[in-house]
Amino acid sequence: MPDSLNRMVITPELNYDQLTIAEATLIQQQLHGHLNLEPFQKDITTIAGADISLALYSETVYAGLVVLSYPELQPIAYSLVKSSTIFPYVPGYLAFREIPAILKAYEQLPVKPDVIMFDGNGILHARRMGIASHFGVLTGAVTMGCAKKKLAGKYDEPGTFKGEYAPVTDKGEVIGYAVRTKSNVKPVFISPGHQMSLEDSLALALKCTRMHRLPEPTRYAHEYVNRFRTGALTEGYHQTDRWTLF
DNA sequence: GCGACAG
DNA sequence: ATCTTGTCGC
Repeated sequence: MPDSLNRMVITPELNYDQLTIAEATLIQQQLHGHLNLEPFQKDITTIAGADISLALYSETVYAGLVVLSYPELQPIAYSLVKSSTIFPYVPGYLAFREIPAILKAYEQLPVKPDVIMFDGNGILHARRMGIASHFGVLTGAVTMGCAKKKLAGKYDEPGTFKGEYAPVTDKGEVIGYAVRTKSNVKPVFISPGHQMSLEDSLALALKCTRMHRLPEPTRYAHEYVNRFRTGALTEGYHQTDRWTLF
């Protein structure tokens, strides 16, 4: 691998815009060598949701993380950053389009969350390096993915009741789960990103699910970045009225 | 060659 | 992802 690309693997390089898909693939393969899917053992006090929002046909991206108390799942703080990207959306390479902006929002957090849930996949990916895994290896954070649609693998439809799930397999290995987070509603796809096991991601996703299809972390993240884009929220780091109680 | 294809 | 109104079902 060229030295320039190797630097990009180990350094939070904020500009993936000039990469070719072939180079991006090399970076994913390199990052994969640093993946850790060992069980997560420490206690969880906070969990954040990460997401971005964009206007159609615009290179401007509104990224953000919303930190929730755990297990209460109440928003206690959030970080919003306006950035830009020209890297196109290519299935399998979402990380290169969204991570630079999310990384800025993450660095803006004075206290990092125990876990980060992404709107996208962890190892439920052709090269086991979805956006959650990519961000995890890059920063060392504990991450997991929650996607609304299947990206890779095969699975049998899980039961129709909330809490039921089915493994998603690819090339003989389980890479995630199709989870029914709400009865009679399409399942979401859960997978570990980094520093946690498949079982950890499944258990956490269910513990973060209330009455909606999307687990609270990603649901709030999606809502906040959207309100940011439409002007209802401002850029920067903020704490909610529940911060002190927490 | 054909089908699949996170956001 | 985003653009959009009504409408069907639990």
